[in-house]
Order: sequence, then structure tokens, then C-alpha cells
Amino acid sequence: MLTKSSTEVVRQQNSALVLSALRRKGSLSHTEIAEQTGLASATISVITAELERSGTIAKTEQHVQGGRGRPRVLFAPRRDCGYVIVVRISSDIVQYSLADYGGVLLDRFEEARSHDVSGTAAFGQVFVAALERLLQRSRIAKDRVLAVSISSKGLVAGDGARLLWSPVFGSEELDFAKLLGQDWRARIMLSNETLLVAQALAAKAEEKGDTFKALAAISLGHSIGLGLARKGRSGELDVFAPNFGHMLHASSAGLCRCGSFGCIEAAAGFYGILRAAFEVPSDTIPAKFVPLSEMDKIAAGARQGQRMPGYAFRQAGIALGNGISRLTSLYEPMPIFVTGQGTRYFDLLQKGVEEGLAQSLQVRLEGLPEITVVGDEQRLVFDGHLDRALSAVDSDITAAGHA
Amino acid sequence: MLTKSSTEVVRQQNSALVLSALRRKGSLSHTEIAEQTGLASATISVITAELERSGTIAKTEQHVQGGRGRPRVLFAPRRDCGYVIVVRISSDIVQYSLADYGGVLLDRFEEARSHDVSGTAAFGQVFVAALERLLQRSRIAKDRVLAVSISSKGLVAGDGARLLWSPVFGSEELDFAKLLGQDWRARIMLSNETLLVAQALAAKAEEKGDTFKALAAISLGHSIGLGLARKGRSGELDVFAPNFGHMLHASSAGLCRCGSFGCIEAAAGFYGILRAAFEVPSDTIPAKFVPLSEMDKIAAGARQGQRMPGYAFRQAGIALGNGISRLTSLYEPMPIFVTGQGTRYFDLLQKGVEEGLAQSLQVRLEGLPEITVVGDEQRLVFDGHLDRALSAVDSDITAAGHA
DNA sequence: GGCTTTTTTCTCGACAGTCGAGAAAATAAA
DNA sequence: TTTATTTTCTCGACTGTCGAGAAAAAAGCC
Repeated sequence: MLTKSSTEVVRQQNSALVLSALRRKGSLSHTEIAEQTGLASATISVITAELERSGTIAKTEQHVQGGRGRPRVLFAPRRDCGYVIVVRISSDIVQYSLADYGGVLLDRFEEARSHDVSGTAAFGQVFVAALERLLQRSRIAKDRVLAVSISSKGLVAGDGARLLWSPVFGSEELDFAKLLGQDWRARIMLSNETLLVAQALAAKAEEKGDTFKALAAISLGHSIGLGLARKGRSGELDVFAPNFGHMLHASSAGLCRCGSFGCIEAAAGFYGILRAAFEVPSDTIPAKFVPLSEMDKIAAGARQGQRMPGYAFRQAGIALGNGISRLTSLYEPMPIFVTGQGTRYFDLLQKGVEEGLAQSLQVRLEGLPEITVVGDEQRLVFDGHLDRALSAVDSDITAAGHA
Repeated sequence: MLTKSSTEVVRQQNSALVLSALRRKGSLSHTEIAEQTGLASATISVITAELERSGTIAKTEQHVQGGRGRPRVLFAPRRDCGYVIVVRISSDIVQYSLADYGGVLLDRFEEARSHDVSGTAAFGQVFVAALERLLQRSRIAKDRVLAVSISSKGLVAGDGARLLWSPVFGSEELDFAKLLGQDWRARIMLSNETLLVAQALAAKAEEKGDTFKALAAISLGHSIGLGLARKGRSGELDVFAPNFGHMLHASSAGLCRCGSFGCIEAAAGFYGILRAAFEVPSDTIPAKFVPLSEMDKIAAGARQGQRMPGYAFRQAGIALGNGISRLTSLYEPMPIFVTGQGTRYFDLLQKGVEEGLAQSLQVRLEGLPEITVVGDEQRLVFDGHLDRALSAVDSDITAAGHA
């Protein structure tokens, strides 16, 4: 069902437009905003005045200009308009970061995840305490935090902030919205890690002016993650993380640590490669953790032409290739970006990937998708966090309007 | 990138809202429109006046009412506002239908597809001639046709009206927009057949007030089709047909008639079941056509407990189940509706389907998706055609506005 | 039949939003 | 100090939605 529209919606949309332009470019003058948004000058005046009054943006004093005529005055988001907390949960550490509304990192610390204290309840307490500490260190009141953006590997519920399955907690559900409860008025967001990579890549592509309809990020490591960014009909970006690592590949891939048989991860995750390389029976319960040095050894063997290591990487590549072919079958052909620790073995995977891709009609008709390896996954994840959290905050602000 | 909004967009959106309400319910009074759309009475007056002036809707004379007070006057789409042509291309027959703007069928004829005259060029001529004939029979001018909606099984380009691959023409591309060229001002639409089933089912669900986020239609027959209907964030319906039948299942499924190995269709399409039942080597070139009576025999054998026929249906079910599990992994859990001639064997497929589904983590976490068999596929396809074509026409009308 | 009641539709003025044009502001160049 | 140039701001026009009440049209009542 369509929904009714009104002048208020128009204002909201155009305010959001101005704010997002300002966020992308950092700071813009009145005329630049008009250029960017396509809105009339008069409209810009009204909207900037309102955003300024509500304390969301401010005129900056710097009048950098050479030409003659009245100097441009720049608008920029007010950095002290609010704050954002970013939490990256990985298998061994949890990283807490505090950034301001301008996206500037203010503080950061990490805590090792003690593996003996397991269970979601215990983690919940540690988590809440860490957030409090982060605020105290910078002397920021809790209600000035506009969003808390959390990421983990695993399966995240599409709607709220519930972690359904993760390598860290298994299928013990963890509801962050409930965890922070009434105490925080901030918007609580939980995202799959690779979703954030896709978000960051999409944002960069838009910034560069690259046009794309869809894009996928695949993270290779102990587990396999997928993030998808697609543009809707009206050009708005939809970023989400369907279940890829635990999508069924082939039952021959063996037992996965999620308990199912034949997941992509069971063939292409580190433990899957390890298992295949050492010819361990494929129904063996997978290793909890594979040190990178171990993987490097297998890779070295494969590069020297040893049979089983080579075979293991090739099988992993085929699993990925098949998975990508299914992805492009069910969505559409799109460029693929590969990140994560596993990319250091991409030379070994590549042939298998292409082999796995070539089997499908889609690929035969449309050609191989473009696959690019991108480094610095952690940076991309953090950028994605900020992009996602701040756009959410922006839309909260424009939705609230003058209420 | 967001796009700028204005009062014109508001009007367009609200006009579309009124028109779609009118289309759904057939005819509504002023007050009923206000109820349905949530718009103010005054707004309804303005919008209906404009649509009436442009000849899109009209007041009907019938004042069916018992109560007292001023009688309601009903608005309805003007049936003679324009016409829509629907073409269903199937492997043996092409059906041409003419309907008016009210969705009422005016004329219909079918032409057998002569299998000796193959090739897209020849078909193109026959096709164009048939359209002309359809118009002549009802004495309707070509420029009064607002949309031509064509359906075929196979792979359709997401953008235009290009048939990329079909069981009928193979990978010889067929561009209907180009075929009809400048002669027709109508909007040319090409859809996968199963997409239209999904469209019709989604429309029916909306009508019934059922709430759903997504829904899939799967058509079983000689080939396997998929249609997906999903609601976007703002509640608008997106219906599309990703490649499912030729998505990779497992290379053990054997040679598919598309030329690839291991497509779902190669296991679950009629020819795949036939091949498995008769233990034909799986790299045999598939049968072009399998009579239903032949399938019935195999099914009878399976129901009597014969080994290979039972095995064939079970393998087909597993292929479907695996495919559906991959679909719900990469999208989200959603109800599945099964149509097509193959549904008469669904009892034989079901166990395999459930087995194929149960292998995946997604299903273990969220449970088996609801699978419903629905009959009368042809009717659903036609309903989907009308729904899709007429909504497209409606949005063309509201977009044109008072230009 | 004429008046009242009831229900629906239409109309008017208020309000919100965008836009184009031109006024006002602010600086560099002459 | 004046002029030219560029940017920002302001005003009136236009379009759109909304609420309230007027007008219309039929049924009920006397």
C-alpha cells in the first residue's frame, strides 16, 4: 500500500537532503547546498535556518576564499550536537569507540574477551559497564548519545537489535535493545560486520560518483560474511546482510560449526580449509580457532604444489564461487569486494572461485562478476559504523522536525 | 542519493493513492475514498475533479443506497479510458487478450506456436500481426492501447522488455520494445510468468488485508520458475523474478537444457524427474517435451512404491528444498506458494522438499517456511498481468499529471 | 406537500511549503 | 570612495493539504 503524502513529508525529505549533503561534503555554503540538492536558494535559507535553530548545524567562522564578491559562509554539522558510540565485537576483543556528530573519533579502548566468562548474561554486564566507562572518560552525559552502533559477525535479526546466531555466543540470542533498555534514549543498532563493509564501500562509491545498482562485500576468515548494498527504485540505498556463510553449499562440505552440514563456511572458512588440507573426516567437529600461522603453513604448502593443501583451497574457492553464483542468480549480477584475513590466500582460491562461478547459466550469459580484493577491513567496518549510525541519527533529527 | 521533493510530488503521490484505491475496490464514493486513503475530504474533491477532467475516472449513475441523507455518488475508473493487451507465450500456444481500463476482458484468441517456424524474427512478425488483428476485431485505435504486457517462461532482463533466455527461443535474445518500436505509444512490459503469479498472490493478500513482508511463487513443470514479491521500507510492493530454475543446485543433478550442469531444473523439472526415474545417464541431453501422461505414469509407479520413480521425485524435492533454503537464506523467511502442473505430484515431492530444507541453519533457527499449493496458475498469471499493467498505466497517468 | 433530519459533497479560508526575482550585504578591484 | 561582483536574504506568487462549515439531496414525519 502506498502511503499518503503531505507538505510536511516534503519538508522532511528536503531537510534530510540538505543534511546528508552537508554530512557527505563536511561543509558547504548556501549556494553549494543549492547546487548539490537542486533546491531553490530560498528553500535552502528556510531549511538551514531551522537546522541552525535546532542546533544541528552551524556556520563556521572560516571564510576561505580568494575571489571577490560577498564571501561564502560555510555551514557544517555541529560536532557537539550529539555523540555516537561504536562497538565492534570480534571473537577475541571488543572495541569501544566514541565519536562526535561530525564523525570525529574522540576516544577508544579495547577489552579482551575473557573466554572463561561466557554466556550472554555475563557479557551483557561487561558491555553495559564498558559503555558507562566510555562516557565517564569523556565526561559526556548519557542522553547526549544519539546512537549506539554494535557489530558482530553472525546472523542479525532484520528488524531490531537481536543477535540470532554468532560464532561467539552460538545460538544464544542477545537482544541489545533490551540490554540497554530504558536507560539509554539512544537509537540502538546492531549490524553484521560485513554489512558495514558493504555500507562503507557503497558510501565511498557514491562519493566518487560511481554509479552502481548493487554491490556485495564478502569477508573471508574463520567465518564467511556477506554484506549487500542495493539501490532501490528511487535511488535510496538499502544495506543488509543475508545469511551467506551458513547458506547451504553441498552436503559434501561436511559439518559446520553451526551444527548444520554443508554450509559454505564449512568449506571456505579457515576451519574448513584446515580440515580438508589434513584430510580430517568431514563430520569432525570443527576447530574453535585456527591461528593464522597455521593457515599460512597450509598456504605455503599449496603454493609449493602440495596436493591436499592445494585441493583444500580449491574446494574452498569452489564453495565461494558457487555461493556467489547463487547470489547473483537470486539478485542480479553485481561487483564483489572481498575483504578479511582470508584475502591473503586469494591467489589460491581464485581458480576455484572462477570454476565455481562458471557452472551457472547466469554467469554464462552475463559474464564473470568483477571481483576486487580490498584491504583494511577493520577501517571499513568502522567507517561503515559511522556512516550508518550518523545517517540514522540524521533521519531521526529530520523526522522529529520542530516537534 | 535522496532526491528532492516538492508539492508536485505530493500531489502525484496522493493522486496515485486515490487511483489505486479506486482500482482495488472497483468503485468508491467520496467519503469512502477519504477513509481508504486517509486524505482530507477537501483533498479528495480536488483530486477526483482533476482525474474526472482528464477522463480517467467518472461518476457512475447507480446510486445504490438505502439509508437517508444525500446519496453517495460512486467514482470508478472509466473503462473506455484506454486499453491493455495481454500476451501469454507458452511453449505450445500464444494467447492474446484485450482488456479495458477497468480490467474487463473484451476479446481473446489463441494461436498455436508452429514449431517448424522457429527463430525470433519469424515469431516477431507473427506477434506484431496478431496484435494488429486483436485491435481490428474490436475496432480500437492503436494509440488507445496504454500497455502491452507480455509473459513467457525464462529469464527476463530487469530493465527493459528483453527476453534473455527462454525455453522457447533459447538464448536468442528477443527485445519486444524494439519489436513494437515507434508504432506503439503503449508501455511495453515483459514479465516472467511466475513473477505474475507472485504479483497476483500479493495483490490478493493485500486485498484480504493479510500482512506480509515477502512472498514467493514457485511454478513446477517442465521448467521451474520463481516470482518474488517484497514490500519495501515505505510499503511499496516490489515484484521480480530472479533466476531460480537455473540457479546451481548440485553438479550431480546433471545436464540441464540450458546447457549448464546441475541447475535446479535439471533435477526438479519434468525432464529431470523423467531422466532420474529411467536411470538415463545424467549427461544425456534432456527431452524437449515430456507429456503429462508420461509423468503421471512415473508418479503412479512412485505411489505404488517403485524404487526409481520414488527416488526421482525425492531427488527433485531435495533440489527444490535446497533451492528454497538458499532463497530464504539470501532473502528472508517467507511463505512459499507452489503452482504449475507439477503440483499434482506434490505429495511425492514434499518429503524431499522438507529434507532439502532441513539441512540449513536458517531453517533450523526460523522453522520450515509455510508452503501452500495453489491451483489455476493460468488464471493467476492473467490476473497478475492485469494488476501489473494497470498499475503501471495508473502511475503513468498520475505522473503525466496536467501536462 | 412542506418541514425536519440525516448524510454526503462541495467550498472557503488558513496554513505550510517551494520557487523565482530582486533587494541587501559584503568584499575586491578600480 | 566608488564600482563591480558574488553571495545571501526576503518578498510575493503559486501549489498543495486540511478543518470547518455551507450547500445539496434524499428519507422520515406531520
